[in-house]
Amino acid sequence: MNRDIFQAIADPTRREILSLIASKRMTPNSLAEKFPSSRQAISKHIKILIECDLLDQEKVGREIYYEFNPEKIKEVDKWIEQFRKHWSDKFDQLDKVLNNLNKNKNER
Amino acid sequence: MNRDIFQAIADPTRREILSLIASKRMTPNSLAEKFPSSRQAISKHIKILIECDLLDQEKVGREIYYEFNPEKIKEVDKWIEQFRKHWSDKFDQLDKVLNNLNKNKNER
DNA sequence: TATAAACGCAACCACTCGGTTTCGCAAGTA
DNA sequence: TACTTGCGAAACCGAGTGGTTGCGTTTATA
Repeated sequence: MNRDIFQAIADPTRREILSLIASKRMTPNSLAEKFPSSRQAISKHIKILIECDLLDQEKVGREIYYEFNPEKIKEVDKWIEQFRKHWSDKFDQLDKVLNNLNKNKNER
Repeated sequence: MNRDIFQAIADPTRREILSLIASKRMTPNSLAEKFPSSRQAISKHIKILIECDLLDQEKVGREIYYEFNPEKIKEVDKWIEQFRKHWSDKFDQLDKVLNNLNKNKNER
């Protein structure tokens, strides 16, 4: 299934799972220990993250290690890009205000 | 209500609304014209965006202009920050590979 | 070989979500 | 004043979400 990555990171549990796995690859059981809900519930979250390529998996014996795939999360960063302009705009405005303040100070 | 900003941008219509308003402040009616759904549906989306401070409103007569608030979207950028490390890691690895390729070429 | 562990999958359920229709209210306008 | 316009709020509805329990399969272990 082709999932929406924004919908995938909408859930706070899934965001935490991503953070945990990004710092160190983990199995579903070791992940589930960190959360109040059941292993199956965590597995469902993992499945969603897999479905939009935010995670890769590697089977080792009867365990499955999930690891973070940094490529896909870039899409979010890319979307944010269009708004960065507004941040710098605000900075520019602040710059002007500060410059004027200094100007006035010097003129006084 | 204190909404989750990630849940707010999970919906593709809301993301489009944000993009539109970021480029130019708009009224609910002018926004709704851009979408297949009704004005009330759009108003619901706007309400959610307002509830997590992604939009500000200004009433002018009987019209309400919504405008983009750049501050709040930074929270998403902040969350992404923890993963940027992985992108540069990948670049470092690529660098090593390329360096080795060049080394081998030179030694040949 | 019998048992335990690690896991995915399916069925079920209460709740949320995104949409519509209907309504009421305030602000312009004839 | 009567009518239209722009809007939010409420009620309702089908679809989706996040959780649980139960089950089957594969792999390790006694």
